Amino acid sequence: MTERRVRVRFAPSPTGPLHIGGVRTALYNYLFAKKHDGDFILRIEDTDQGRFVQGAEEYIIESLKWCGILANEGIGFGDGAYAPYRQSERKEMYRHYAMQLVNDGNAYYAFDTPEELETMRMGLTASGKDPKYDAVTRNSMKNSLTLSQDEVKKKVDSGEHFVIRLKLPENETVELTDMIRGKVSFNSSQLDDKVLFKSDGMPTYHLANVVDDYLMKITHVIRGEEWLPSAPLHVLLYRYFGWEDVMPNFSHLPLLLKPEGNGKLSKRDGDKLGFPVFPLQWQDPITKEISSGYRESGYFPDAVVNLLAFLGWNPGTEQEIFSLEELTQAFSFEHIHKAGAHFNPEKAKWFNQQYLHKKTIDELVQVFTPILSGHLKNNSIEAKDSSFIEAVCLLVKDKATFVSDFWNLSSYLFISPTEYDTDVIKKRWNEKSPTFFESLNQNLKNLSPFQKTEIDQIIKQTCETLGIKTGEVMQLIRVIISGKGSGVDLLGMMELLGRDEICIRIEKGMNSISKNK
RNA sequence: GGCCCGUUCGUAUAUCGGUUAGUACAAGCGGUUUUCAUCCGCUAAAGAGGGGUUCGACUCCCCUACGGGCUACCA
Repeated sequence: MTERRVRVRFAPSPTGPLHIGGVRTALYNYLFAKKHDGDFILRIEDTDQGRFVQGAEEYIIESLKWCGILANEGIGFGDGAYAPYRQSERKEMYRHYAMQLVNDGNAYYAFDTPEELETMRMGLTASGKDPKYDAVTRNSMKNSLTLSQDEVKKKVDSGEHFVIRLKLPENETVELTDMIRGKVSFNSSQLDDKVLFKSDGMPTYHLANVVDDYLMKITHVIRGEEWLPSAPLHVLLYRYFGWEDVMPNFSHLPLLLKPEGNGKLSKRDGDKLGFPVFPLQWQDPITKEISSGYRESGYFPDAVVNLLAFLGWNPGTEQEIFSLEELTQAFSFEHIHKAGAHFNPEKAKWFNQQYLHKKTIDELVQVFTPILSGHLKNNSIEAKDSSFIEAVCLLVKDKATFVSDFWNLSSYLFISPTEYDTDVIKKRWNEKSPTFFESLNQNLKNLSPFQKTEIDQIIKQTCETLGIKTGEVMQLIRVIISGKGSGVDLLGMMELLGRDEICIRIEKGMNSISKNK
């Protein structure tokens, strides 16, 4: 085979939100294309009009864009030389190719009704045979192999519904080389005469996919393992069309499995087990049911890409954190694992935390600010300036996994507390406490500059003067200022809030606590 | 049921005939911290089972078991 420019495609059908397994498939396609300076194409396989879901196509495009998995050709990314990229818009081409197969004797018309097919399958099952439409059973069905030419012509001309089925050889070994699994072989007697062209005039996946991959000069088909059983069908189609010399290389990716228990990761798992299975939040247009997404759950897109890349692939080194560019460099099929991968939600969070720790304060402020203004509006608090928000991010950063954690970790920096952790008060507040805080407040009022080291000294001095151990009092200071028994660095928090606010809070806290004592 | 693919610590995985079977997440313990988290250190944890091939097998072959996928005029 001559050297061809690498061209791969991601070809989802718009039947609902794109699930992270699909995003991973897209990612591997993308990485492979970029690694080889090739093209990555987004093709929409909307040949099943019955399963079409409003908004799904837009969702797919938006998801890929959010992840940074950008196609350089195809729906949502600008047409290339092989437009259109939506199969419904290519409808007429498929008929032509289906007819070619019929004319060459590799496919045939079939007129069986759904009821007749059902009867045939029931009969075969009852007698212990596989319910297949194959080299044996097709002889007793209504098709252009059993009917005379005249009858067939009459039926077709009169507009009777028909499908076109692939005529499989009766007993032939079909072999293909999968880039991940090596040689895989099937016997045609185990396959059945798949419908290639439906009675509604649309092709099925099998036909459309082969025709389009050929026409779009696809060199590598990288798709989920669920396609492996139908791969021999595709090989046969390439052969019958006479395209074997340009048949793409196949790779069938291991599936994403549920974190625990059996089966592949499904739509339902996410919200049941507390992690998203979709890149973006999705609302079902009919049931209105909402499924959570990584974006809305506070994940960074680069973290999602990183964690997805590691589900079934590894770089062969111990490095785990990879940017998209680094992944492109490191990616190769040799390191794709063959077995299905159980999704690990804990590790997913860990990836995000790693990215969060690496972000600059500017980046964090940018993400946090809109979240913050939502909370501030609801609580009618005056907005703080950007240097204050920067300082908050800095204080809170190492304690968070998601930027969305920031508010819970820092709300007391924006809102003066009205309640005080009763457990701590019960444990630590004693007869010396009012004197201590009065004295501390007095000392803080005169403190300048109001900074960590100075504050630290004042606290220690006050303790010493009153004969109190620092340890007894630190957590109380925290509670009186923040209301909570734990939180960000105490001295940093005091410095940030400033002398005036701190003194007000101490006074307010003392009143409130002694009143409730 | 049939066909196809797979099987290393709980999970993701390294190893591509010779290793004390490594790493990360989770777990446990300890240190750091006023506290929680972070951070650091340590511990425990695996080749499904059985046959071969070989001087030697996690690695190659076969069988069994188990897991997954497919078996639509869905993709």
